[in-house]
Amino acid sequence: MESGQPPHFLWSRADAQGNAYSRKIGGKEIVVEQKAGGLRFDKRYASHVNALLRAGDDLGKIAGQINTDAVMARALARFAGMRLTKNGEWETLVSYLCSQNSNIARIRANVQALCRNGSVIAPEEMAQMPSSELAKINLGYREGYLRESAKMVGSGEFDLMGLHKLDYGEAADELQKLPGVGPKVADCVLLYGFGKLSAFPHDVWIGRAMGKWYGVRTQKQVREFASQRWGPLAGYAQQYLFMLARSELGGTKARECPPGEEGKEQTNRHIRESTH
DNA sequence: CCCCAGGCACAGC
DNA sequence: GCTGTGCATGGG
Repeated sequence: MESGQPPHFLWSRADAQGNAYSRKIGGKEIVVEQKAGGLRFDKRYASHVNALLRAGDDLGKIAGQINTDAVMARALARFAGMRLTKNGEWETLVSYLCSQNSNIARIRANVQALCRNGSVIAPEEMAQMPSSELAKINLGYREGYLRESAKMVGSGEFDLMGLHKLDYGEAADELQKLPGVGPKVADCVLLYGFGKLSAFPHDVWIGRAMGKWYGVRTQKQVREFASQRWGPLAGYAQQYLFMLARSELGGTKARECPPGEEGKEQTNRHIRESTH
């Protein structure tokens, strides 16, 4: 929930420890709480929560498949249990249009300001927002990207949902036709909004991590390396590396696996036995 | 006051 | 195709 994925921008802490998070969905507040035996949340939202947390992913199996070296082993142990999330296509696009050359705290503030009643403003409406209203959000030069992209998506000129039927490479090329969308934003949108797990978003932290730990520098080298090493699960590898890099290579504190649970077998138990 | 941030568009090679 | 630079603004 605080790993730089869309929930980091769209959900809020509902307790002091960070064991519970909330968001309004369809006008109603939903709270998801991590308890000793699993997650607790209103059963009526089971399908929503299961989709968000990709409950169908076998985390133990995935961890085994991407555990190719000592660095990944360390990341997998330290952030044991961290899942990729599946978010709305439009809200994910908006989130990462806001993200370029920014920081997580500010991205969150921007995205929250683009929400009404817990949901990101629809593209048709965002396209028509008076510039005076949009300007209040202080998006900087990203404001134009957002408005123009909203126009293209809202009018149907750009078929956002149609990207689902393209493979990763085709979808990435297509997404980059939107203003403000380059390789990195496209990868984030495809990974977190479309569930295309072969995407490997390359930001400054991943750049540092890949250079220091794997000796690969250029974006092209990084893409090839990631694709070759982690293939269809590159997105999972990237998420763990991103957290490890922020934890070990920078000042930002990343939330880790609770003490005593490092290296514990990763399972889906916490999600499967969760609803009440 | 400084440097940096989940990059991109564009100009110039 | 590759490389350098400006960008609006706030976080730390």
